[in-house]
Amino acid sequence: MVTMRDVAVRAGVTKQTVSNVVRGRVVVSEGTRARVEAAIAELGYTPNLIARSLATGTTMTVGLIVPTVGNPFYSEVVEEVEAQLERRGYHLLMATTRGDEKRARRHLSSLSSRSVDALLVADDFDLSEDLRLLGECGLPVVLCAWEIDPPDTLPVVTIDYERAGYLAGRHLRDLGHQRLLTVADLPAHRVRVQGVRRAFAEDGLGVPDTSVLAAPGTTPEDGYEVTLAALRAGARPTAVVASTDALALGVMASVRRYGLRVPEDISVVGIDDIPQAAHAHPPLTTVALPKRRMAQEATALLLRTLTGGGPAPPGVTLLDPGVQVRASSAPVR
Amino acid sequence: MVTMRDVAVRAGVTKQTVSNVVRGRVVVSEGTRARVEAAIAELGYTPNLIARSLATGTTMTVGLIVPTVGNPFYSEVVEEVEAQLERRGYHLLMATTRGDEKRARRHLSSLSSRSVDALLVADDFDLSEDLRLLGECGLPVVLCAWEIDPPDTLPVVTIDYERAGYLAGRHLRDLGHQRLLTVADLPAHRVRVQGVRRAFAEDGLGVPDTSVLAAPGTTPEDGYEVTLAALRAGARPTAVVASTDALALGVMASVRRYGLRVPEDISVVGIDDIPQAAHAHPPLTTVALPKRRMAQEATALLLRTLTGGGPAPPGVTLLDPGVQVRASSAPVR
DNA sequence: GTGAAAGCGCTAACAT
DNA sequence: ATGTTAGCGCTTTCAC
Repeated sequence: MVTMRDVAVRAGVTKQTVSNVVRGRVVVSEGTRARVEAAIAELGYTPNLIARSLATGTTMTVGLIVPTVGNPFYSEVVEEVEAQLERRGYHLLMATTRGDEKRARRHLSSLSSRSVDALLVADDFDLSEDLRLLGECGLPVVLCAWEIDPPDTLPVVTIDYERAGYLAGRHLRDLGHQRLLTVADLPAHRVRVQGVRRAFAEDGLGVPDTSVLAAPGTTPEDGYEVTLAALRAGARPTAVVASTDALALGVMASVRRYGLRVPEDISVVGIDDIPQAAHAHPPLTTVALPKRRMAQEATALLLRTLTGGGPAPPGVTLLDPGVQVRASSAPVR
Repeated sequence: MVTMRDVAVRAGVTKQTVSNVVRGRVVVSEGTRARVEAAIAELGYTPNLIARSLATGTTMTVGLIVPTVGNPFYSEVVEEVEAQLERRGYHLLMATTRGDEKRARRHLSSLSSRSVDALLVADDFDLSEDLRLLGECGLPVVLCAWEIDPPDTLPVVTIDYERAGYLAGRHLRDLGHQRLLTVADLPAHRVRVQGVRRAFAEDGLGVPDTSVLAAPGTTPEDGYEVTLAALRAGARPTAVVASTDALALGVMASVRRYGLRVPEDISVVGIDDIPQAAHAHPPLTTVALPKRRMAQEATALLLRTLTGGGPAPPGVTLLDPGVQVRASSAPVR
């Protein structure tokens, strides 16, 4: 392995001068710079990032914790975070929790051992035990995609999920729907359902608990099974809100399977706006969650801290979702 | 920051003893071990991974280069790689190329500067210039998802994409189809098209160049636009092979849009078997690419090298795709 | 079983 | 503008 020493010897200077040339932060005379650069090229020297990290105390790496990447919501978040980090020359160390709090904690503590300069957590699990640890090691942390009550000691950039539910409900109310079915991954998406209820409550309408179906997960199959069972059991909604687009896709399939049409017989609305929502049949009306913007702002916050902007203030930044009207919803008949 | 020194002082031993306790690789007497562990707990000590890396020359981190994660194929690959790495206690440093060779090269050289122990490259770009660099720095590298001619100096775990195309063609031939349209992201998926042609050629049938449509990209829209234009221009295929499922989804939409039915009028076959293929309407017949297995084997190869198994031998491991018959393909009428 | 010494490759502060 | 000195926090080798 060729080190800075080798280059220095070859160029007839000291390590320090080589360092100065490499980093370009200090003025070096034209002649020496040329000699050093020649030596670097001839020897094929590349600086050892680990050694630099140990000396500077900075790794130029940001840790990202997500539940999974096999889900369009999070894969877009990851993509956006990576893009933002790359622009500033940072690397991305990624870890997935797969819904397992133990794994999440393991990653938290392992990443906080100086191997990353900052941490972005895009998964809402109970952090209360870990907050002390995080606070102590002084690692900048930003939370995002936080749906349940986030800790108020950390900066959080997330989406107004309650409002997403509200907008879904509002849209259907505007179309005149009264008999609603809600399919949700509970308890994770509890606040989305709350939002839906608020929209209906505004018009004096209730959504009985029996009309809120808990899906076992968040795949199209889950939406399909749960909805088909409800329809077969005699449910007669004019509209369905699903707490995610993936569920909504399954809901649409089950409606069709049951022999009804979307949206003529039953309107279906999702939440998220994943790429495939636009290509569904019919194209899915949904409440778009601004995930890329969320990822962008969260990363910006983190980066600002790292580039001397001082610690990010704790507190929640709530981004607004917006209805994306497509063909799966129509006025009630 | 609490260091090993602090713990040593507190426990009345030397750094070395603390190190021995932490790593558990050397026998330490019961008494001292207890004292050291107590000191660690009281002080809240966590070892500095960077310092350890500098001393050992190993980072317990593997670099992964992929084109993107916003594509089900690669997001599954990433997921699988991450899962395998985590099982062995390795971290994942991920970088995306977004189809840009320059960016790919930048990542290659940046990651090879001792910040990762090994590199997994899941994107087929021209590596010829970089091979020397990679060889010199002695970083174990494994290639996967390599569709165009891989360098023969490195180990490669990939899928037989030509055979995938062949199987798609074979399936349609078995159903009696003769007038075929092929929609492909060219030149990237050239070998898939070759495979399709081979299947038809086996039966003495040719696929004219005019029946091979180059999609500008790989999204459903791309498939939609290209196919609709062809249909409107008078193309009358009884079957379409798309080089990816995403394209196939668009193809199906365009067929429907044109007023024809899938599969009654036109059969549609994709390649990949992404999760949504099964939920398409109709469910998409496709050639399943064993991406998880690919990711698993590539990671296993890398890890074996890292855990003292000696360097992985160069050469290509080709995994077999398999037809997944669903409702989008039917016998020709 | 434990300690002392040396060094991983680099950067930062100061001296020249 | 360049050289000197002193670490960063850990592991490794070799004494004891």
